[in-house]
Amino acid sequence: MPELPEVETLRRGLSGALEGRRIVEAELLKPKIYEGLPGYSLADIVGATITAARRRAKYLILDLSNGLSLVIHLSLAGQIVVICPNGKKVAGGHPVPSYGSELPHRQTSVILRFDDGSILYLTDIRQFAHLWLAPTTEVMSIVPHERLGVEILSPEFSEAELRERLRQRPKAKLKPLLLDQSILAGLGNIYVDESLWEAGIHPLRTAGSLTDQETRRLYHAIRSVIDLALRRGVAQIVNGRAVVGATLPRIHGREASLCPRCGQPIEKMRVVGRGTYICRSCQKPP
DNA sequence: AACTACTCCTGGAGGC
DNA sequence: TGCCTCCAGGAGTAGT
Repeated sequence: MPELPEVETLRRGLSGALEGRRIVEAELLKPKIYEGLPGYSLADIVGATITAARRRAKYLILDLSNGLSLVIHLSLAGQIVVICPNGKKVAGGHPVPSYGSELPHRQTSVILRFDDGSILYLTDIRQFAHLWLAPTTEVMSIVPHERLGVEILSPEFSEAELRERLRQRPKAKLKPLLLDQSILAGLGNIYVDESLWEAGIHPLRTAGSLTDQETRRLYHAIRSVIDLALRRGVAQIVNGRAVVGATLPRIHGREASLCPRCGQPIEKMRVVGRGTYICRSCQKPP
């Protein structure tokens, strides 16, 4: 499930591989994914050059030289693979190559071809991903900017900021609160579990029940988990299970494994319909 | 405000 | 082997 570190890692890869490249062909194999504004079609991007790869929360934004931007949300299982002419591959989103090595896959939604021979495949086995095309100046109306909370990779995400946001929703349980993109932008199911485990806080605790010290621990846990994901490779989950041997996640998807900190068994529970993994010894219930 | 339920969708796992 | 059911989940919306 692509979360912020996965999207950011992909963005960096696309930035290196595609900036300055001109689109020579755009193929829409699954029209359902496309939600372009009225008056625009994917054909409008042909001939334009990619000038920048940006990101807001889990939205990936490709700016084009003709004043338009492609906005992509990979949702649950979206994957982007770029095959360069020298054989180099830039891939991200849903773990690669879990769709097999054959591209296009039958769930490939979009294929973009570039002037240097590079080919971009956007594939999504769940068909939940979204693609928009809009003038660059209107991108923030597509990305629900006003409804997105603070970027967890930005300087604005401070301990004081987290404390203030928790203070505004004192009765909310931490797991759904941290999943709420209008509070913090970028965390998803995996990294919420990882952060709460790192901080030693149970997902059903309410925001208002945290002590100052726990809030500080949670803040540093979120930062360190995201930093680790960006430095050491993103979390690898396939079909809800942690990939054997992966550095991350350390607790999510590892039911019946042992807590890396205390050695007690990791337990699975359901919180707001989401598979949630905890160590009952490190994360005391409310 | 806070929560639940439902929707979109496909593929993999497990039961028999 | 093969058919069936269940489950995974980001985000939006509707209802309580």
